[in-house]
Amino acid sequence: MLKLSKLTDYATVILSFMAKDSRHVLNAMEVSEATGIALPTVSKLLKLLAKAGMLVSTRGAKGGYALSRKPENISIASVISVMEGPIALTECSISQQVCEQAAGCHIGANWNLINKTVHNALESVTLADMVITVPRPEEILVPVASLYR
Amino acid sequence: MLKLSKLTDYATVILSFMAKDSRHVLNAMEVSEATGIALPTVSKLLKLLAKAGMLVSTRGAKGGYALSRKPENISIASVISVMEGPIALTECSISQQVCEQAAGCHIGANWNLINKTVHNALESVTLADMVITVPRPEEILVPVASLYR
DNA sequence: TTAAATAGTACTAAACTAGTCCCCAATGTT
DNA sequence: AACATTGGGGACTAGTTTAGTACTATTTAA
Repeated sequence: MLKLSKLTDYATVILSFMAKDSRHVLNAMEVSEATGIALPTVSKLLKLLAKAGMLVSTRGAKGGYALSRKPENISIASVISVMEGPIALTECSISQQVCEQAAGCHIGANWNLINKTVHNALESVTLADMVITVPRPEEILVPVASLYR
Repeated sequence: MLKLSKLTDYATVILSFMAKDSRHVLNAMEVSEATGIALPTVSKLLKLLAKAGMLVSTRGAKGGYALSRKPENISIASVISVMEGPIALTECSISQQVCEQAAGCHIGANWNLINKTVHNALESVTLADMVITVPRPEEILVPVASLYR
């Protein structure tokens, strides 16, 4: 289904939440409670995002995390890259190796074009966009955790 | 890295190869030899693609497989859908459930837009496009199997 | 000094993927 | 009619990846 890992999904949820009040410093506990994602998992993700330079962290009591840039300057593509590595649908799009077969596999370059298109689509959406509320039919309140069985 | 499974990649290689001569009926052995993908795997994929209606099969001696439609009418999106299910980056994009959290997760609709964009990108490329040879820098002959480690 | 936080690392269970194999069904060929 | 060829449908296994948790060290406010 061409899907992102759960952790990447969580990361976007967390970052989108933090983008609502991007100046405020939040600790792992607060983020966990607000998003419904288990604390150890939130903690792990926040560390990871901080290490990647997406968040700035403050250690010690009253510490926490805040976005390192404005929400409109953080693209979904960059979030995905941080979590999953470069956006590339196929192996040969990422490696330096040139993919050729005996029969002549010339599709590599085409894959590159496809990847570029997908990348552009993801690059064009930022956290600021994610914060905007778009109404959906039938708003039923379900904790996010329940989605993951 | 937002990647497709190896089998999906193989499927595009196989279908692209078959698209070069879309009328000709090929058996699993021929496809295996031409693509460098192991026979049991090719066989499994051909069965799967036939079952999905992407290929038409002929049983018995002199049997084999051929594309069920013209290459220009088979999109990469449809190939991915057959192999991996609907193209949806996140869980909430695929389920009927509406994803809402206590703090208000309104990003679902935004994900839907992203998915649609990605889907359009993949829908716009067909097998006919994949057959077109685009030159790449440094053409080195490497069997496709070696790409996977 | 103490409590509150993050930093870093290691570990485990579960799920998924890739690949192979086997036997059955269909259809030409001799 | 017998046989060879080829797809059809499962079942199975090893390996890898993912998700989630736990534990210890480090930093800093009060």
